[in-house]
Amino acid sequence: MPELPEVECGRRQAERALLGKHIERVATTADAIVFDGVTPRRFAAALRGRRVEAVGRRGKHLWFALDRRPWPTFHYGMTGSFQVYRDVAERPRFWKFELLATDGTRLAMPNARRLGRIRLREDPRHEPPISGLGFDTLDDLPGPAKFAELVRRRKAPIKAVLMDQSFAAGVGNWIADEVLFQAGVAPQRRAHELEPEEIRRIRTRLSAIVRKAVAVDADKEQFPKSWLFHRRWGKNADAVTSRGDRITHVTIGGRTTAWVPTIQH
DNA sequence: CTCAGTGTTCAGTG
DNA sequence: TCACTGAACACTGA
Repeated sequence: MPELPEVECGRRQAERALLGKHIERVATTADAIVFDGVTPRRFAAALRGRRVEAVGRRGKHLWFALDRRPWPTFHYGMTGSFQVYRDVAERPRFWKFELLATDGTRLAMPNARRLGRIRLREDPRHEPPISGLGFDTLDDLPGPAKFAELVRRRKAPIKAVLMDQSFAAGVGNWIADEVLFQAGVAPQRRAHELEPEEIRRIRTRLSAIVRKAVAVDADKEQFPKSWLFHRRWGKNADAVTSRGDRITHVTIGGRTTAWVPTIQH
């Protein structure tokens, strides 16, 4: 379930596991879809023997900064993650690669539904697809004036705009819905028609929700009880918020959208 | 057996 | 050309 908070936690997890260490061995599985533009063999060769100097993230993309280029980049898709362990018996199902660091730490990336991507890039930040992303929602959220200007340039439903990675990198389906719920703005409203005050609320909630989710290590159990998140799943007709308001499901921007008409206008 | 799905891309439309 | 929309992608789990 990777949106920005899960991906940022994956970044921290990878740094904790690998920072300053050398990669001794790389095991891979054959997957010409997830390994995109690179063979598993070339991927392994690029990582073997290298030292991990940092783990970077922008939006939902991750990369390892190594002591030699090219660098690997990772996107989880709908089902990816990093798993860290020491015993090879714990290698996860659907793994695409497994790194063994010199101290015995192992890191694997499983990807059951194969919508994730693994690539090699000389300079990830400045090459597609990462170069085409908008501002990072955690690290580079624009100030209120700039944010409002960016929103007013767009005519699509605000929900679709929030999920557009060339606008706000890292926002996915549930974060977009949560932001609009807490900001009191209906998801189908056109971005360029929003009031300045509504845009200001959207920006504030966007920042707060992403920060909170990262602060609790993307552990859903620890998300505040008042969040729509806990009650949005499954399209049962009698779903209500923690305050008893009816939750409605519609499709916007091609995604299932949960919203509360009595609160969002 | 059917279908939804926390993501991205690309063809088609206006 | 731009902005936007909807289908396709792959495959698990409910």
